[in-house]
Amino acid sequence: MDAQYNPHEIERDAQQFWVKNECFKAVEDANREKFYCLSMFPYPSGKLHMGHVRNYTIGDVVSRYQRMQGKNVLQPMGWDAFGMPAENAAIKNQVPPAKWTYENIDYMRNQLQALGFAYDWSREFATCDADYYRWEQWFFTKLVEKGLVYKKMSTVNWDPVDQTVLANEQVIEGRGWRSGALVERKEIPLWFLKITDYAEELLADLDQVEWPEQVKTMQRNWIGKSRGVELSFEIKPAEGSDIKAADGTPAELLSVYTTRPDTLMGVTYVAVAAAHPLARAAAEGNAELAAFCEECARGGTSEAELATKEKKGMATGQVAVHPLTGREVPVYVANFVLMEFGTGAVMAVPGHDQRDWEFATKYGLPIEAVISDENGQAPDLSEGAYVEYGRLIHSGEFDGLDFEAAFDAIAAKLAEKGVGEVKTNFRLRDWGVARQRYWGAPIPVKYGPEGQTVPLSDEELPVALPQEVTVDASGSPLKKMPEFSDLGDGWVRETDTFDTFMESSWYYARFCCADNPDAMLDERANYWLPVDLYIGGIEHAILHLLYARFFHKLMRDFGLVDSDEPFQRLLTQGMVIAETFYREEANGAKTWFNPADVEVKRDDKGRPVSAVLIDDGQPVQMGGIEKMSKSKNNGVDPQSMIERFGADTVRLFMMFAAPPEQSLEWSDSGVEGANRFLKRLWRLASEHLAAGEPAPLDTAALDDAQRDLRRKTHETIKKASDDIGRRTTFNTAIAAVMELTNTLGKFDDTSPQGLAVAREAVEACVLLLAPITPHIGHALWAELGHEGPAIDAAWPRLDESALARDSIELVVQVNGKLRARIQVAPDADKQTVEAEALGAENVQRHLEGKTVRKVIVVPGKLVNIVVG
RNA sequence: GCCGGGAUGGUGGAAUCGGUAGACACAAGGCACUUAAAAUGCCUCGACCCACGGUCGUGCGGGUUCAAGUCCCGCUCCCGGCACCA
Repeated sequence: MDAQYNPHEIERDAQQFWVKNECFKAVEDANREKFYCLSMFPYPSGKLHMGHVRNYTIGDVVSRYQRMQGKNVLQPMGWDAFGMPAENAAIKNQVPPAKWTYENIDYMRNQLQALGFAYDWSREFATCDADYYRWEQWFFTKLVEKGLVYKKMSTVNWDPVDQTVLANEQVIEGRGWRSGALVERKEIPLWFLKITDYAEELLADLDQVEWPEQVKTMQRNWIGKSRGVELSFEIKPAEGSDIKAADGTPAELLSVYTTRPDTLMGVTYVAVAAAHPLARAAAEGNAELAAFCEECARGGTSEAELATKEKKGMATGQVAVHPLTGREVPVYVANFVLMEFGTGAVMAVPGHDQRDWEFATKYGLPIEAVISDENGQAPDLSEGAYVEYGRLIHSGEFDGLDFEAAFDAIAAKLAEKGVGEVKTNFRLRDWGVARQRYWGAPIPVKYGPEGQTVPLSDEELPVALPQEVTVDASGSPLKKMPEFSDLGDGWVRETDTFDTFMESSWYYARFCCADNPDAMLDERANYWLPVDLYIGGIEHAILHLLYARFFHKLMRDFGLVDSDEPFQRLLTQGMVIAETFYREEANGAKTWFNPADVEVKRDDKGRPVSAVLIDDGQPVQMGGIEKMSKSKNNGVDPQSMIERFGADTVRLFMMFAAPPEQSLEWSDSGVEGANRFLKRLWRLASEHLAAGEPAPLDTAALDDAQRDLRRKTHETIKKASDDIGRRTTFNTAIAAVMELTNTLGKFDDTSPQGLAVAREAVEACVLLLAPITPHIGHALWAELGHEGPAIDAAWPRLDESALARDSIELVVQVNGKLRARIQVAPDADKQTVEAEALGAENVQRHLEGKTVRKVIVVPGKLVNIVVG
């Protein structure tokens, strides 16, 4: 064999072999156990980045491992191809989004193939293919028929200069990213899917999936089921005010929801959204209030922006009548109350809610204690609200009740008076799926001359997106294309497109039967689904995964799939992060520079202190370590690494540098170390083969050194199997194999039995690494004289008898501090171990003049002698 | 702001169920080989001290335990998500 490790030749040959023999074509076979391994498909942004390489290497390692376990493995790949970057590229480069997208796909497909991933490419599709999204359009029309879709007014970010709707990402500090204009909130009618109809099931079924607990917790909190009371306050205009309710006499009812009805007697004001009918009515005769309401409508719509901005309010002049006490409290408009959430109004208890406390302090409103502290006293409210549960005080007939009792008593009282009821609420809101953008799947609806809204019939589908368009900053070209939207006779087509989360909510199912031109899904979906292991970034923990779960349940209820959940196991990989660099322009905009174009200066401890742009030698700012992203331009292109070291080195480094769930900071060093290891493995195999032909292994004839190597081999098989198969900690599996190669490197016994145990060790190294570095595995397996390819080899079998030892080492502690190590027989009893431990030389020294109080023996591990 | 995570040598990380802190690598330093360099191999590598031994040490402050990186309480800083980025 070649003495040199030549990755490019090896990788080309292995890949050609796999393609020629269609090794990764997945065929349904009811007699074999299936394994569907799926990595989140990429957005075709241009080039692969390291996050992709990490994601897809993990998926490939698991797929190849499961195949070696004898499973029928499906690992598909496709493209999440709709989205804003294609439109942005179109504006910048005058290229139609379709052309840009398909060219990116071609480039990135080549990169994936160069990495040797075991995909069944026959199932590939892009979500911008009409053959794909036509079924999404068809399904949407079915949902309309079933009443799971509706249209309602909703708030969007409006750029008043570009006259277009902005995504949250395009709102930078309250301004449009292109125009710099102050963004306004605008109400427009949009399509929604009733995900809230499934809230209860989406919550409950989290119990049946094997997902990381943190992801389930995030989803539970996002769904946000709560038990509370919805109650109403009667609203009266203030003394002397002109404002009257519609019928002239008292007032309207203001509905609020609270999870803390026990604090009801502490209400000192109520607050409504600026868009609330009450606020609008009050603003009519009040210019100052009208101006304030207008101010509230400025800025972006994102929750983070709303929650962090300064809390402001203004009295409306109206008063609300407390439903139990009849007390009159002022009605405020507040900028942190939104019409979208709940009833658009809140009751405020500044004594027991921190946000209410801050607002009350700012506007001089009363703060009253109605819950006692742990000592049964009125809590001190001078520094902040008391938010714990406790017994009620200053609450009349409810005094002394605890939370549970007070909840029930107050809810009952409100119900009796007909002004409130117990209600279960969800934080989850319905899914707005309409986007005022071009590069997405057209929403299959038409509008009639009399204002009819009609989903398209099966014959009218699909609605293909026109591909030859000119895109500019003023919004979707579809809205200016009568040939698309005008259907004649006064009928027009919807020009909004779907949220791209729609496409990514069911692609995993379409991979099962991507070639079916007659149906969305067929029976093959039930063979492969659910996905056995789904792998992707932790940043998708809520939205994508929740929408996909919802979509799966919708498809189930239409009889398209028979499972309840799409993804049985989930592995959330950490992000690949890298340093960011930027320069601030005169207008405040930031230009981001790629790490490859920047030279970092470090102090003598190796910590970065400053950076300059290589092109002009001038300094750039360091923006901190962040997720690799296009917007921060800190992605590292894996291509140069593949060209320099080969795919196996890149794959090995990615899996070795950190466990998959942790974030991984990219650094060029370390890749060389991975390459060095593969060269060493190659040399080890080559030297072993040159040393001669081994005898058949005779385990009864081995000497101590041979038995030691054989034990190490099987310890490694045990650890690597557990690490890859159960724990998915590929880094520790690799470390274990490195230990074995280190041991093997020191073993130079060329006797027939020596070569036999060495052969077993070399083959274990090759096969244990084969899922991670499949190309070198393919080459070495053939060199080792095997007829069949490595891809069809079975995973190494553990021989438990090889693990046996004559003696084991125990640690001896005195008062918890390590003082000695002793060798004992593996089956030594407690008395023998204790005696041995107490007799150890260094232990004796630490026992002098002390009394032994207790001896703790942890079998197989340690002895702790407690003295005093 | 709210929800979820994280922090261990110069660096990435290991320690899986409360039981030996620092596996395996990277970087650095030293040595061998070489005319030389690269490559390769070998050695050292948490800090400190009275160094075949000992003290301290897993972001900070407390606690539980024979025993805490690991469990509990309170903080700090960093990262992800927050519904139109994907």
